[in-house]
Amino acid sequence: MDSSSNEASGNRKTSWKKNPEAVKENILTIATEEFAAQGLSGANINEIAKRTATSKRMIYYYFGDKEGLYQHVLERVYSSLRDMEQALNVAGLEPVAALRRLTEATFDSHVNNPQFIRLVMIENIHNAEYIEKSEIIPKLNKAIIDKLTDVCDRGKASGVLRMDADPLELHWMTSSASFYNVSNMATFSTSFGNSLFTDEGQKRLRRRVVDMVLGAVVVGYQP
Amino acid sequence: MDSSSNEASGNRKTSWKKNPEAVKENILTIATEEFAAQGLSGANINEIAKRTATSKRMIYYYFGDKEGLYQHVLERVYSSLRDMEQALNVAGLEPVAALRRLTEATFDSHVNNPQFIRLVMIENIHNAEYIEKSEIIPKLNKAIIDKLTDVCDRGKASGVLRMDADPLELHWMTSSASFYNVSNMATFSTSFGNSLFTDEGQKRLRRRVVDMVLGAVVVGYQP
Amino acid sequence: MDSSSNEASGNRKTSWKKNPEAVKENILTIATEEFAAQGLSGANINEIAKRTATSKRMIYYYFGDKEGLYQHVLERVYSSLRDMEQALNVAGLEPVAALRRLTEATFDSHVNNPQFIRLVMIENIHNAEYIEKSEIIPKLNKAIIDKLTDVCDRGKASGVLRMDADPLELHWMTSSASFYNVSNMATFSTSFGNSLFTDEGQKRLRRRVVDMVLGAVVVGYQP
Amino acid sequence: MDSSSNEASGNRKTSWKKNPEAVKENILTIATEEFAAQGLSGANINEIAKRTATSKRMIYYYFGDKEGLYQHVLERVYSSLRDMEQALNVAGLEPVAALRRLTEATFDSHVNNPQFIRLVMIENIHNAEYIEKSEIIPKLNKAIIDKLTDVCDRGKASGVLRMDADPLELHWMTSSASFYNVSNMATFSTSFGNSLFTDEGQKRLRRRVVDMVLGAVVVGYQP
DNA sequence: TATGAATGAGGCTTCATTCAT
DNA sequence: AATGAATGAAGCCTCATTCAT
Repeated sequence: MDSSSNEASGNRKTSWKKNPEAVKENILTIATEEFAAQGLSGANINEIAKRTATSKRMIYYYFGDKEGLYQHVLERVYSSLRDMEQALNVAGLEPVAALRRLTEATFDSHVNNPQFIRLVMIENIHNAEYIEKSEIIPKLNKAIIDKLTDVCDRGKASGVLRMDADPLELHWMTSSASFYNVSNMATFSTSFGNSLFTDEGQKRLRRRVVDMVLGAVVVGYQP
Repeated sequence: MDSSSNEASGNRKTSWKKNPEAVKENILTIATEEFAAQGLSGANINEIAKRTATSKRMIYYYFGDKEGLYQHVLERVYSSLRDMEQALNVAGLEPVAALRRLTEATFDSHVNNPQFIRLVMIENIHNAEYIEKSEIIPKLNKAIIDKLTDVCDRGKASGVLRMDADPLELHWMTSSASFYNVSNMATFSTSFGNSLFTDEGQKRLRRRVVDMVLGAVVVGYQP
Repeated sequence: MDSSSNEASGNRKTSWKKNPEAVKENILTIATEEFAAQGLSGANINEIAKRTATSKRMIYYYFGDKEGLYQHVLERVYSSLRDMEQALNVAGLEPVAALRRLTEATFDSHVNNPQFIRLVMIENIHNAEYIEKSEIIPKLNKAIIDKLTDVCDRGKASGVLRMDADPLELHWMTSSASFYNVSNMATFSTSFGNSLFTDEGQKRLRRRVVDMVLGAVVVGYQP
Repeated sequence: MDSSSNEASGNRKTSWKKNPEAVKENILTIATEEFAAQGLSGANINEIAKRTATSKRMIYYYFGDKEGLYQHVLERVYSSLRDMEQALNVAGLEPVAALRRLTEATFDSHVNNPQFIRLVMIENIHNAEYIEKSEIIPKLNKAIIDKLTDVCDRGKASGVLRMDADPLELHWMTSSASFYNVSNMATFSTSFGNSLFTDEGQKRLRRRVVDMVLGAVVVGYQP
């Protein structure tokens, strides 16, 4: 009718309507992209709606408001990453191998989930206000600590790990390197070149991270 | 930090008129706080202006637009941190002591400059678009690498550092831990408690970071 | 002209809600007046909105921005004038009578559509930038040339028109006089008095224009 | 000092200061370009000042305000065109040759002064408000009418011109074609192609205009 | 005669959200 | 369960103009 106007569009994409879960998923997928790309204030409900297979009204219908949508996005992305961590089976490995495997898996999963990283950065900009409000996110974090506790206990018992090895600190060490690797890639490579972010550079960095972590807790560790 | 005003920065619309440098400094001080707190899209020019000793109009007069102001804020905060790094004198120290000192200084300076951290996070959300545009930021980054190069060269020559020690990787290792410690404090402590962020916890973490970094490059390092 | 409102267009914020076409028409009617009166930069969106039966927000909803609104205004006014031209039936007239009729009709329609004239002037100030962007305006201009081509062909065939009579030049001759008569009335009458713009003066001018045009292409024309 | 800001510039171009007339001329030259290009509301005092060899303050010093500057621009451009007309000497020519010469000269002078044309268009958009205020413009317009009156008188006396030939109408006929040729070139060529505005097309049009004008008043005129 | 700094009003536009159906 | 139309508040920015020196 009036092709040049911006807001008054009209035609919906496909018609897989009448499937609430699919509609919600579709909204969340788009919203995840937009919030990860632009942040909470930077993302635009109109833009999200436009890219969606449904309408703006449905966003409000299902998620209440922009903040509600953001919170759902956050919870969904946290869940899926924690699921991934939970799938990691290290109970059968001896402590040092287990630690190595957990560290490498963390490094890799961060590299493979830049949207998660960006959303966590954004959430930190907001002082974790929204995950504090969440009722499901706190429940997700025990698994990884439990795993590390088991590894530490076994390692200390067998004498391969130093007695001051601490599960939480280990998680922090692993996470800091893995997170920063993705979160600060843009500014780091702008400042210092991208040599650490080539395939080769990333391989070296990954090895370094493992060495750092193991070196910090394994008795007599030699790279 | 707030060196340009001889009175507390809180007093409204008084004194210092007809002093362009002071006006600009005042604007930049407030804008730094707002951008660090709210991000680029989240910050509000009206709010910044209101907290300023001058008017909204002057922000545009001196900085052109919101993005221009943000870029100046970024440049100012990068400069002041790099100045701090440059002031660190480690040329006289033996390599391992020098590395320890650099690592501790980096850890501390990040803890003491949360605004810088937040602005760098925000800049990464924007894919480093604004520091890429900057003409002064790229010039600021050589100093720290030069220092680490000198330390590495001396350490390898004397045999205390491993031959694969690399200045850029060292900077990355130091930065990743120090940055993450501040940038992700909110989400990390929400997820895992704040035990690492008490005074005591920070002391332990600081020691761990030094051990990690030195362990990675010092021959036969024992914590 | 103002066919869409069933009540006088002056009444504020009443009736016709939930009637998009009427809302758009109402906006376009007011906007046409304002742009014709003040030009593109001189017109004021607030002012337009205020005179409208709807709100400023709806202008942006339907037309995107000020330039979008201006372009729609331009297209609407071009369309309505070309419609008028198309309604003129001269196919049955012998060539000289047809030419006379077309010239008189052009002269009259320009006199009766000062808004169109002003908008075309404004568009020329903008170097026709907006009609170049338009997808519908270029399509509107064939009709008048087709008519003149038919008249010329028949006139040359019967020997009443000179062999160098050219449809495009004829259109230009007719238009130049008719357009200038309205477009430059203000400066011309300020400079030389308004004797040509009284009813009597306009009658004389209209006759002169017909004589000029016919004199230029009719063989042995005598006024 | 602060290279990225828009308004806070600083360096003036050349230093031929202390010459009021030159400064005024310089301002008027630039202002003429800007007003002709953008119109009264579209032109920007900041922009004019920036392109000037002097400062914004001087514009206000010499011309009072934006409207004052516009009025001076208008007067200057009218004067210079009327000077040109006055320089045309046709007193010695026989009436038909004189008319031909005046028509051709008008056509040419319009083609060569597009800025004048644009300013007159703009002034008509403003309903000639500013030339009405002017005290010098009305005085400039007698010359051309006087010349045409002389030609008409002589022509009627010798019988070569029709008794209804009228100086004012002749001026109008000449002007309308000459003015429109320049003023509406943009929209006309967008609508109908630029064939009339090539060198060849303009030559044909110029001849046509002469034929139209002479045909309207010369007894038994044959092109 | 000249200038950089300063100003307030108001311009255009966008946003998240709600209404009526 | 779904939609196009509508909204008010507020956002960013620009303008012509004046001040202080």
